[in-house]
Formats: sequence, C-alpha cells, structure tokens
Amino acid sequence: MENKNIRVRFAPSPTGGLHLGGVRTVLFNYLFAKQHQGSFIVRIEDTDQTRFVAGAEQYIFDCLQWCGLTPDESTVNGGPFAPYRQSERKAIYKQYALELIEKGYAYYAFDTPEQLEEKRKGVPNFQYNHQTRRQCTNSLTLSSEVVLQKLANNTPYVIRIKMPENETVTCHDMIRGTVDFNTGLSDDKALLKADGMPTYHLAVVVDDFLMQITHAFRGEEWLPSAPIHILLWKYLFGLDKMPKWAHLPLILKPDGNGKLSKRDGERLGFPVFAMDWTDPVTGNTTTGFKERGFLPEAFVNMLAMLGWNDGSGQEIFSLQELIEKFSIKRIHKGGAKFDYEKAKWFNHSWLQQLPVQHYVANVKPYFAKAGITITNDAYLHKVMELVKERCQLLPDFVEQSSFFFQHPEHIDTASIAGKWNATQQQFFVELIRNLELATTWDTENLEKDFKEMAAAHQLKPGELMLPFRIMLVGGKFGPHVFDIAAAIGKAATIHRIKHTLQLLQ
RNA sequence: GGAGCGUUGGUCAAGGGGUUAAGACGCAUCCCUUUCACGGAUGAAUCACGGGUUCGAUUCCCGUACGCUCUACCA
Repeated sequence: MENKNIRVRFAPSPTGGLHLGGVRTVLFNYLFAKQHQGSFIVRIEDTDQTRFVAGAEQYIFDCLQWCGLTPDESTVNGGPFAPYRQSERKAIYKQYALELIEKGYAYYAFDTPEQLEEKRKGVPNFQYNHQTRRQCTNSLTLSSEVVLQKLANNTPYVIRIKMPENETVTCHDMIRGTVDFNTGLSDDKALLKADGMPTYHLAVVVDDFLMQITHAFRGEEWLPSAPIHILLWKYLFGLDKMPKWAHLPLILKPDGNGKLSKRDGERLGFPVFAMDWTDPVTGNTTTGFKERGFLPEAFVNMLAMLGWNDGSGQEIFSLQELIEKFSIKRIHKGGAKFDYEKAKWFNHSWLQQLPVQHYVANVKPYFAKAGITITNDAYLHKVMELVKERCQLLPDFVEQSSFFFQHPEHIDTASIAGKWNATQQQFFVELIRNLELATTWDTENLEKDFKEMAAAHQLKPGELMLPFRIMLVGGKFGPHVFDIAAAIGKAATIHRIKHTLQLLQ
C-alpha cells in the first residue's frame, strides 16, 4: 500500500464506558496507522447534546493511555485540524448542508418529531423516504415563499438528504469486497438537526474530508448506512477523495447471539469496558479490565486476536509485533464470540513472560486493599516469582501469596487430622527443636534436614509434607514447601508449626 | 416486514478442489510434581442444509435455513 500520509481516526461518542469493541476499533486503526507511519486521530463525536455525559471524554483518553494507544492528534494534544470536538465545529457543518440543498441533494423538512411520531404510529414502519416525502412538510412540498417565511420566522427545521429513487451505490470495503446498495431503500436521513448540530451522517463525511482521513475503520453496524455517506462524498467532495472503508466484524456475546453488551458482562461476571466506569448520574460503577487485574499488554493482545490472526498460529504478540504483522486482508468477516476464559489465558501468558518488575506496581494496590503492607520490595519480587505461574489476574497474587506476609488466617486442620498420629506429633515437636538450632536457612538444607529426620523417625516424607504445608500456608496450595519456609524465615516457620500443633490437640 | 452482512469442533481459528481438516482456549485422562500451579502426553469434539459444476467438493456456483446488524432530529 502506497503510504503517503495515511490518516485514520477513531470517532467515539462520549456517552459512557469504553466498550471492548471500541478499543479493538482503536487498535486496528492504530496498528494500521503505525505500520504505515501514518497518523492516528481521535475525534470526539459529541453532536447529540441530549446524551452528554460528564467525564466520558476524559475517560476515553484514560483508557487509550492505559492501553498504550496514543493518538497523534486529538482534543487532548491538538493538531493541525483542530478543533477535534464536533460540538466546537458546529458552524462548519451547516454550510455543507446548505450546499447540498443548493445542489438539489437535500431539502428543508419542517415536520416536528411529534408529527413523525404520529406517522410512525399510524403507518407500520413509516420511513421518511422518496415515497413519503411528498406527504410531509418540507421544501419539496411547500412553495418557496412559504419555506422562506418559515425560515424567517425561525421555524425549527431539519435538513434531510434527498435519496435518489433508484440508483446503485457501491461500497468497496477492504474487508468485505464490493457491496451494492439500492438508494431507494434508504430513507431521507436527517443531516442537520433542529438545534443546528449535524447528525453523524453529515459530520463523519465533512470531518473525514476536512481532516484528510484516508482509511475509515468502523463497526459492521455502520455498513447499512454506508450508501448515505458515499452519496454525501459524491455530492460534496468527490469520490476520489473518499477514504477507503473497512467495516469490522462485531464482538458477540459468549452465549446466545448478538452484540456483546455491558449487560452481558454483568450477567456473566466479566468486564466489558476497558476501565472502571462510574456513571455520573446513578453513581453505579461498571468494572473494567484494568481494575479486574488485566495487564494492558494482554488486553490489547487478546483484542487483536478477536477477528484477526497472522496465519502462523502465533497468539502472543506485543504491540510492536502487531504493528509489524497486522494486515487488513486477514481480518475476518464474521463476528467473534467473546471468551473470557481465553482472555484470562492471555493475561496469564503475559504474566509469565513479562519480568515481575514490569507489573509489581500494579499488584501492590491489591495487597494494600487486602490489608497487607509491603515493607520490603525485594521480598515481594521474590514471592511474586515464586507464585506467578498460578496467577491469571493481578489480584490472584494476593490470594496466592498472602501467607508469605502474614500468618494464615485459617488453617485447614481437617486435612491433617484424619491421618494424624503420635509419631507425627513427635516428629514436629522435634523439628521445632532442630529448626531452632539451625544455623543455615535455605531451601536445600531445610529439605535435607527434614528428610533425614523423617527417616530417623521411620516416617515417609509423604506423610509429613502435607501437614507441614498446611501449617505454613493454611491450605493445600502454594509453591514448594521448603521454598516457603526459607522465605518466611525461622521465627515464622517455628511459630506456625507450634500454632498448628496446638490446634491439633 | 425490508435491506445488508455472515456461517470450519463448546469458543477463537488455519486451510482451501484430492489433507489423518493445523493450532489455541476450555474439558477429560495420564505423566511430572510427596499440595496447587506450570510443563509434557493422549483423547472426545468440526466443515449449517440441499442442489449443481467436477473424476473428486469443506473449498467454486445457485438456492434454503439459521444468526446478526441496520431500518431515530443516537452514534
């Protein structure tokens, strides 16, 4: 692909949490731009004033930052085509709408929302289109004097596109190939609303042109309205200037069918948003992948594999690798069901391959939340190395290693009691004595001495290891038991043995 | 209802006229490990259906079914 000034954009509507699918759209935009040394732009599509949500815009940028998908131009860092917030560009759109009217491709419509509501109630499936516009109140049915008068009186109006009755519009989609539409089947979409704001249809086209967007990625849900956008391009700027389209497959709910929604996450117990989102009105918080304990590397990797792969079978990719290997030709056409188990697997893989220093800072807060104070970072590193392979999510570190920092809250004595006998009791009493005298304190010597003692008591290590483990960690889990003893130290080891011995009596 | 898009194991998916139809997640069994996990091995499980074209279709064509998306002065 000849890459002269590749420019792509992500154009979110700041109305709430940033959905998985949205992040994937960002990712594909980003990968494509970076691969071609192009620019990735974030344009805020806040043309619906009734849906304004405080904080939503900032939240989107927080999510992008967490993912490491930094925009080259945006409302945050500006750029040569500022402003990047459509509400601040309001004045721009009207002239294009008027241009359309002049050219005969659009018209004023004075029907009120209430009147249209009525029509929809009366006529099943009422559409404002080439068949019905003659029965409506607009500049096509009204005399120009009346129209002028209405405009002069500030009568609210909307500007609608006048869809051709029977033309074929072809969309050349980079993922789907050629898709044909008959213009007579689309209705006369509003382009400019009564409040003077453009609708999405006008705004995307105008801004994509003005911002010199070369490739436009968006969800498949936009495909049916592509003919409107293409027509607008043809009428306003010329098809040769139009960006190349790519309609991305949808991310589906794991069970049943349909687009994955925030509701599905709540219902099935997994995040759907990138980061925690708190609705400013209700105060309700919806968990994000970040707070749930995902690493951004894993989150991004997992998203990339939902609808794309490089054909080699490789599944773990760094962002840099994705930039190098990404290709539009290998994006799927069909939607993909989201699989939370697999998502966790990605995180587990990243936890293993990244050095723990890379994410200690991310797990510390979880310890704090659990009331465990970390005083020694070197010790924390060591412990994390010991337990990381049994962690899928960041909070798992707490669950898997709290006994390294504090006495276990509960000792599973039931698992010992069944086969407990006087010889074993005797063994541990003596073990305490030996441990107290120990001059070296490391895994190897601890294990060696333990086994020699067992032999002396004519006991098999197997009868003793599990009780010992339970004394130290509280349950049947955790790393090599002598590693644990070595790590927690002499005093704690002896104390925990004594404690359990007491419980057993 | 209409239009558009889609359909390889439970899920993500490779492949693409002739293959034992890769691989991964998950699941099961086993090995390793005197715990759990990691790792290793093995296994169950797939080309939506019907017609063509062809010596031969999972692959190409046409239908059908099913699913999804859209059908707002929301994006």
